[in-house]
Amino acid sequence: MQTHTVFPTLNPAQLEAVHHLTGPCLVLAGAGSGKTRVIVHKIARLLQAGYEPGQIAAITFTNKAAQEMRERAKELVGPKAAKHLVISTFHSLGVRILRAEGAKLGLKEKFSILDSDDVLSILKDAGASTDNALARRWQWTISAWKNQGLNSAQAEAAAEDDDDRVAARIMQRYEERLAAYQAVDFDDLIALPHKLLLRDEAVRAKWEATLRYVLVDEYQDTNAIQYELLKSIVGERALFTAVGDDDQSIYGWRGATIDNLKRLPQEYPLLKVIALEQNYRSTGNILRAANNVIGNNPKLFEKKLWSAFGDGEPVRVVECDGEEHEAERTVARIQALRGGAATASDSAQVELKDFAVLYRANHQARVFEKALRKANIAYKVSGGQSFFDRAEIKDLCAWLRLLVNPDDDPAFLRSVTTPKRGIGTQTLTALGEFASKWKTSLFEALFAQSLGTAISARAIGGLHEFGRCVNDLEYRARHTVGAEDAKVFLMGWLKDLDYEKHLLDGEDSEKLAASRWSNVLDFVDWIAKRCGGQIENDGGLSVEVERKSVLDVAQTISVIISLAERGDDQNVVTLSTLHAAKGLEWPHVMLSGVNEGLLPFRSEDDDMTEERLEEERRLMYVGITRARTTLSINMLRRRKRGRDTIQGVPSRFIAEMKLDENTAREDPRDKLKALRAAAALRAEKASKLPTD
DNA sequence: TTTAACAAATTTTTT
DNA sequence: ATTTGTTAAA
Repeated sequence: MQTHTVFPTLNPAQLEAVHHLTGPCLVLAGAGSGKTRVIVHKIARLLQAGYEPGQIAAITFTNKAAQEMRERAKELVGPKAAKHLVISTFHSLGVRILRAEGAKLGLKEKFSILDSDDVLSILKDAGASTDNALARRWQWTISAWKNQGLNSAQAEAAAEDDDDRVAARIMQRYEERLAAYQAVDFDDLIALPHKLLLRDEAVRAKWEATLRYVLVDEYQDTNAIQYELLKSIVGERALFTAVGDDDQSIYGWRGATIDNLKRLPQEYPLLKVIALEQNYRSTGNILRAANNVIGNNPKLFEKKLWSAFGDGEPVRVVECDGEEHEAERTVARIQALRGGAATASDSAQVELKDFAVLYRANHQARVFEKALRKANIAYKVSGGQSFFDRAEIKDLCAWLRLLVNPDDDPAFLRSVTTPKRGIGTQTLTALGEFASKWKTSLFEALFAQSLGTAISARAIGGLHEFGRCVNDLEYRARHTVGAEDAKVFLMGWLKDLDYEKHLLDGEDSEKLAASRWSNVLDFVDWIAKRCGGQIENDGGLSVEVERKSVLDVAQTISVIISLAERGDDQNVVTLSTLHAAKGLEWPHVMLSGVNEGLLPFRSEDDDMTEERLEEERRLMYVGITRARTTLSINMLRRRKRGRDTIQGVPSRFIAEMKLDENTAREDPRDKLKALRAAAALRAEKASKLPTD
């Protein structure tokens, strides 16, 4: 086979992973080893081998990951094939199976899917409790059981204490209600298809034939029931590729189990195990620290990252006197690195988006936010689900932006089509051409005399009506002042738009539409609140604020949005939890609060099990391997706990990095590999490097 | 007993 | 920021 000429930019291990099509395959993809690249190339290889796009399934954990993978696939295999690939999350695959086969489980065709809030209120009802915290604990417990494949009877039998027994009884009532409502929860989306495939061999065989080849991303994050589902789908032929990294398994608390990795070689003796050990991301010093830390965990599979890049700068340990001091030093470091590169003409400019501050728990972000604001450095807090990212909020923001600035063409395009008002692509394309010919904005072009030459009279009517509507809204927004009036105005506007109906039309689930509508109402309140009356300032003081018009508020919102909309080119410092940072990378990474108690995390009355510690260690490993060129480890000599300050103890992970040992300790074979690869790298002049 | 005011604490997150 | 727990006053 001429295979090695087909994808010449892959390294040998990657090639092996891509070309092994005949049986089960496990790819141990170390951090930064080009994991997604392998998956996407393997998809291309499968197509080349005669698979239809619809027969190849790539399973991810998040919709975002699925979307990104489809994008990457599009680049390689073209939009036509990429469109038909089954790239979906475990849960959407579950929905797909249930929609097709649900009748066999007694589900009607249009069963509803309960979100976490729905489940919570059902549980409160079933348990005759109004206590949110308690209900959430039940929810948590029940979800954990379901993810282990237990039903209420089995859970009751396995219950260890009274809390468990109570939860099991509530679970039973919960199950009855779900059946009565014809509803399923998120856990059922995996559990029910699994149950069905197990029970009905004909159905199972059908899905095995439909999804002939299955690729699973982030395999280390699968839970017990997901593993079973996967096993059912692939059947005896076992044509699948699991891609994962046992060292990056950080979701044990959510039910993920690396037993799934252990079981794979046992249950599939033909399993081909391929380790991707070449890292295309970090310097030698960073990788050595990472390897040293993770070396303290027991190994499932032998795997050691190496890099063709040089040693780079040493990893720094920064000792701080407290949280504020840490934030200050972090800001200082950002400014120093940026300043330094700006004067060196030949080195690339260091940008804000090159920095990330990573921490264990969300609340740690606060101090950094404050310090960055003070220093006038733009930042974003990732992980926190942005309210403004929601489609319905973006819709409304587009309108507001248009009111503030009619020449905002993207806002124009979104508004004019939301809700649908009989102005389609044809009209808009013509309008766009007209506008660019005369170098005006779309909105301005609306009223041009000569527009009639480009667009039919009927379409112009619709456009003019839209334009009048915008002008009218702008006038009223300018003259509506104060919270109460603002709310009336906004609600009237939504009614004119018939936006609620638009949501109902656009969503096949009524529930989802309702939740979107409730977001919209929140948004209205949020805006109205800003139009006058009392608001809280930075110090937590309540002050009477100048009454502002809706347009003024819209103005400040559009500033926020235009910042947020820049999306990927958004040039800001990232603040993120370690969990949310997985899969991402930055040139300069700072790990915050690397102290005993915080990382590894340990709460007051909790004796840490070895397993827990190992997961914390993997978290540290994930943090270290996010860094490309520099890594700072921040340690607090003193830290706050409640009102008093306690002494900060350096995390054991700092010692485990063995930063004081110099490069002489390095395995000479690694050195050789690195040299060879470095030479190859230069020869190839590879400009685009794969990342995971 | 109920309410208001204040203090303290807070892991990690997706579907 | 949010939310839970505590304490004091009505």
